[in-house]
Amino acid sequence: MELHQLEYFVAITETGSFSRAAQRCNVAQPSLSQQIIKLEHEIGQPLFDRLGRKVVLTEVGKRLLPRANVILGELQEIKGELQTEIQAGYGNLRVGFIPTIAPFVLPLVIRRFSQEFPNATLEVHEGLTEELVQKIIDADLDVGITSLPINNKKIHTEELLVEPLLVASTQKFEIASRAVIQVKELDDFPFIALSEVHCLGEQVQSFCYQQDLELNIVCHTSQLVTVHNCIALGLGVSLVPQALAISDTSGDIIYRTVSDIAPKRKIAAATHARRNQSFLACQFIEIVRSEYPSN
Amino acid sequence: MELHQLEYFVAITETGSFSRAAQRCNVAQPSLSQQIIKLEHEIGQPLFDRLGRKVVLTEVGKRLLPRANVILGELQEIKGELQTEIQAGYGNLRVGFIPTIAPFVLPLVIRRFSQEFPNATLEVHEGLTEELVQKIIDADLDVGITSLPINNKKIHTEELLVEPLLVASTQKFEIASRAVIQVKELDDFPFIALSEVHCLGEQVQSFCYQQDLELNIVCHTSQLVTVHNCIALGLGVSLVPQALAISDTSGDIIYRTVSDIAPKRKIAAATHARRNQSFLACQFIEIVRSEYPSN
DNA sequence: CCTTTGTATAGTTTATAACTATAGACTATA
DNA sequence: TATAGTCTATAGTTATAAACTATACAAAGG
Repeated sequence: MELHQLEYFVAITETGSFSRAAQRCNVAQPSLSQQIIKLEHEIGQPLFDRLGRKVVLTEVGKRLLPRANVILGELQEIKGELQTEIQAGYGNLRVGFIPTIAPFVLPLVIRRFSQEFPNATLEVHEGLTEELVQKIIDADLDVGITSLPINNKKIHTEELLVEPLLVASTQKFEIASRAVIQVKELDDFPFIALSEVHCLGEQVQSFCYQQDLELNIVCHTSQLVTVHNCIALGLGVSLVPQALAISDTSGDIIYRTVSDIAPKRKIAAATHARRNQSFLACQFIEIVRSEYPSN
Repeated sequence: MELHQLEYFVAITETGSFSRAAQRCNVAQPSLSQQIIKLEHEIGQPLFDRLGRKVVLTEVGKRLLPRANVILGELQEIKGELQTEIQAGYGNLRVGFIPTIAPFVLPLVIRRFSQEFPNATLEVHEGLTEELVQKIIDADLDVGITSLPINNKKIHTEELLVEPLLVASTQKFEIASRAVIQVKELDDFPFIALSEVHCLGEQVQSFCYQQDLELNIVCHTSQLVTVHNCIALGLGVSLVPQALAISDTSGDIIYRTVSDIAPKRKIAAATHARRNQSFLACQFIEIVRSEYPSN
């Protein structure tokens, strides 16, 4: 049984004749006759009584007709719906953020995305870069918001923005009041370090290594919020993402840029290199780009 | 879009691979790939992300899958249902009886048919032979129960039985008490004639003509029940169908067979010569044959 | 690095659905 | 009752599309 056979069948019932049905279907009449015969053979019973002047449905034909209409109607719907649903933002999107981005960006993005795509469902994960990468490769995640670099051929990255890392300190340390801060000055103060399991921690570490800084690390912590709280208590200074600075409205901590060689991290959307990006995924990435806190 | 494309599509989702799906569908893998590509072109978007080790549905694919399953499932059902519904006696049957048969046969037949085919709907018409014939030709009626002959090439007739016509009389006329009744004796008594619009009236008339009888007709009536009532009142005698005699339980009227040359009528099922007889129609005809009142 | 697994592509063959032409059956009108 | 007109079915052919084989190319795993 094939769909064009059902189309022919319905056309005959609607036109009341093989010939007229053939015209409507843009085929020759014999083609149509043969397809109906095939259909009748497959069903095992005739569908029409050919009476010359008119054709009449048999009992089997009568019972097939509404069903054929349903099938064809559904198929017609499906084609349209698939397009419109996608454009109307139906669908599911699975996204992930790394822990040093999530707190400042995730809430803003979710809010905006839910407003713009109320028909979509959004699954949000938080995990370290390598965890997100593995999920993306396994197709368990559609988009990961993380920082560069990602050295994996299976991952496609789209850079969204460059985020400066700011010196964070309380007034207790004089670095907070200097007009200009140079890289070399950072090792003059106790430093609150983020664990290298985070790419941010790793990036700060390698930045300092490149600049020949030997930091005076007084604390290693595995959460950025702990770093923040330590700074606020005056235990030391650190390099933190600008997004954290922007979202910090307490006023206890002073954030300053490094003048000469600014530490920074590149924020990117990571997707599977070989999967097609869905409409929602593209839209989501643009929302992250525009909602990401920056001055 | 064609059904085998949807079958391939579903097979891929279930096996997780083009190759395995091809095996299941008993086609070569390239054939299947090409059909999926065609389907994707028609929909305008890819359905799968081919990741090498595994294939993953795209958002469009995810939304197509349940619909494809519905379509294929429905189609599978339809094939089965068409067969079983017919065999389970679903359907509609439009039947007709002529007025000189209907009163004695129709009730019995309807009762039996309804019992045997509770899933069927039965439309019953009553009309003169020519009316039934016309409806059958127009495919407005499936089966007509009437008497032969029917001279119409478009009508197929199946003889069911030969019904004797009996002499009906009250004791008032001595014909009722004779041991043997001969044709020639009929014109000795007043005769209640049925109108020739009925084939029965016509048949009696032509029977008498052939036997060189000149009936002493005292009454022409257009309903068989009127004939019956006239006889019961002793107004005359008549030739009536055996079915009437059997159903007459009053005992007022004596029914006798004609010994030498028995008048009779052939009861037949008339159907369209070129239409296929439905299962229900065949069953109905057999029920008429077996339920028709006879000694 | 090589083998294995998997999909896509190219080229060919087969199968099927299209076509043309015409037969055969019926309707309607002269 | 002829006869033209209107159907569907059949026969034979062509064209299309779906199948196949062989192979290229990419990725994963030992």
